[in-house]
This record gives sequence, C-alpha cells and structure tokens, in this order.
Amino acid sequence: MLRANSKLPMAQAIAAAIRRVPRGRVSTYGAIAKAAGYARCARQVARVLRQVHDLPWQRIMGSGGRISLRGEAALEQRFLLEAEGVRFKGRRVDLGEFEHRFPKIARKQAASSSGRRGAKRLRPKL
DNA sequence: CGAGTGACCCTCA
DNA sequence: TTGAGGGCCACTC
Repeated sequence: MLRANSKLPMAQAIAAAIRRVPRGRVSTYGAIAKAAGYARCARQVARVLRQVHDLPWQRIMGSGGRISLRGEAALEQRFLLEAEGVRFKGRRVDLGEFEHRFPKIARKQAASSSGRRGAKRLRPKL
C-alpha cells in the first residue's frame, strides 16, 4: 500500500513510483522522478535502481525509451521486457504504447537545503 | 551551438 | 558513526 509520497523518503517515493509501473509497461527516469515528486532528480532514480534491487529495474528506461544500461545488462533488460510483451524498435521502446502513465502526480515542493555539489565523477566507459 | 539526459556522487543532520 | 536528501556536470543528439 502506498501512502502519501510526501511522507516517504525520496528513495522510497521513487521506489514506489517504479513499483507502480505494471507489467508489460515501461517508464522513464523523468517520469519516475516526476511521479515521485522530484522532477530534477532523474539521477536519483538511477541511484535507487542500482541500490534497491527489489524494483522492476527492467521497466525503467532512459528518455525516449532508450536503455541507459550498457553491456549485457542492456541485453538482459531488453530480453526481460520482451518477455513481458514490450516491443523494441531497434534499441528503443515505443513509449507511445508502452510508457506507463501515472494517474496522479503529486506536486511536492522541497524546500530543503542539503547537498549542493554533486557528482563530478566521469561516467564509466565500456 | 544548444538542449536534454543520466543505472552517481557528495554534503548535511 | 550512519541515514537521508539534493544537485551539478559530462556526455549525446
């Protein structure tokens, strides 16, 4: 059961949003982040996906339905999604048909001033 | 050249 | 010490 996401931690809110995606459907970082109430934290979504493996990470795609993963993980994701009935168009998914739409998006206004400088780290190459 | 995105990081309590 | 939370920047199109 999902409570008001405004009372849940950010990671939990994001995780809850991810769990709201039904089988056979996919979502994007921006959509998840916005659904969770943190439209600017698309990166945090990735962090949750990596940290919490209780989520259907396979249903989370990058913008445009692209797979943000790399290597065999991308192939695995595609395989799992195809098993759910999601059709791939080359390297992408047709979000127009498979993107899950959240019934309600809670507008949360975070007025906290915590972390400032974030990751400057370069992206991993493969 | 500009806009958009990201499977992370760092900083604060 | 750990937990929680938020954002900047490099890279792609």
